[in-house]
Amino acid sequence: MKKSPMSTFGLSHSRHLFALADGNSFFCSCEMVFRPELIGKPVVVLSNNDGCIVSRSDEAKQLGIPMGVPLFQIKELVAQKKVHVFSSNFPLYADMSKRMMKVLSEFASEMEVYSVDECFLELGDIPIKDLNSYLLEMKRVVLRDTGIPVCIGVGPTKVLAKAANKIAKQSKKETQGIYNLSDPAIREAQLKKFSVENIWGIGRQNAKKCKSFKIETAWDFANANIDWVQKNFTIVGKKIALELQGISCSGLQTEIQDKKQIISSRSFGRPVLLLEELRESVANHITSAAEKLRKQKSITRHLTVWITTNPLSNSPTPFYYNAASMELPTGSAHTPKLIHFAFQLLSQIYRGGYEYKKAGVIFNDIHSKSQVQLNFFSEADTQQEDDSMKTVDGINQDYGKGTVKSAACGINQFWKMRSEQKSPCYTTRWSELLVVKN
DNA sequence: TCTGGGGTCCTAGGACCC
DNA sequence: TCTGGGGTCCTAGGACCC
Repeated sequence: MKKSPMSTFGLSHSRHLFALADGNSFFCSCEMVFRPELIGKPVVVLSNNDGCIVSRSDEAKQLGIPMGVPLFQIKELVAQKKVHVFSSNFPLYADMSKRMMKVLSEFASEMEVYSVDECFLELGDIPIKDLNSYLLEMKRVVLRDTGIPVCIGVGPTKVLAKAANKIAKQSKKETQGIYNLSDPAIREAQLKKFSVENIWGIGRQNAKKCKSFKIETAWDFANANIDWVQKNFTIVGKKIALELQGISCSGLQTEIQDKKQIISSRSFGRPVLLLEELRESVANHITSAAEKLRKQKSITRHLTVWITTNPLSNSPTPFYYNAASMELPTGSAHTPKLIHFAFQLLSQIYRGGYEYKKAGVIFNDIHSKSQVQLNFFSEADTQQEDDSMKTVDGINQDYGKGTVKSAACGINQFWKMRSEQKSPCYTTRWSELLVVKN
């Protein structure tokens, strides 16, 4: 049997110690695993529709490319500095994420997958004297087994582990990509240098508010009067302040929670004017949202459809946004039924003569199917709907997404988003596997 | 020409009930 | 008819996260 990393280092008594591990420039790193010649070069990954920069390699950061900037604004820099640009390839990133999480999970008794590129780990059972070498070993094995470089921050609370991770990442050379804020003296020194806007959970608005009260650093925030903090920053702010003091207010969430809301929306690759095209797009959004709904064995009782033209103020066309919602007569996860209602909502808000930029659907009031009281008369129908959806989901799983779908989804999909520099799905499509040449 | 998409949690305020 | 307080539930909006 394979010896797990945990048994190598042995187990000890229980105390809480959180680690936050995350992939460096995750999307870029995923691309570079399959294009190793790009390591050390400026690389960026774009958002859907090739709009904004959503991931940057260190070299791209050093060129001063900010996070979230629209590509067209830095086109010259990209050309001049030979920045390598990728469209986003989410199937690839999701698969690489799964691999990274699998490796990391073997280093901890418990894990919370927090986002596609980061997870919290419980390291309370690792002997303190071994911790540093343990973390370095984690990094080494993740890199060896997945090709993804990670940084790891450690602390007695999740907020401190997050902060430690940030410190590790900001000075990878000095820290070797790992940092520990468990020691109170080190913590005080670091938090006094840690700007309040970098605290996990303090966003732009609250950072501004802090500064208006002369709270500049994480240390200031941690030591402000706790009742005053609650009054001004709600219970959320109070928990953050306590966690900065080393008092843990939230543990690991190890179970994957069912979604309470499911959204599907996307910008169009070109302006869309016709109701027909909006209907196609809405049908596609319903299809993918309903797939997610069925995957967690839930139904929705509340449906929203919205459409918008370009909201940016420099857009040459007039602005129009509208949304319509309805409570469904019975909870449902049946794609054709949901499409039917979505079309009703869409016709309520559609106005001709606008250049639409984006459409989306939202499911709210989501419940587990097993909890739902079936309407006595519709029980037979519901069973039939269930069966037909099961067949569709099964085929799409075996033969690829979109093999079977409603005719309302359209064939041509001219409105589809741009994705001009997409890398192949190296790990999730047989046809796009890398071929090794001898 | 060109500016992402998908979530969570908290609070305030209104409606309604006793 | 008017007065009062308190509780719950729902929704919209804001703030945050990645």
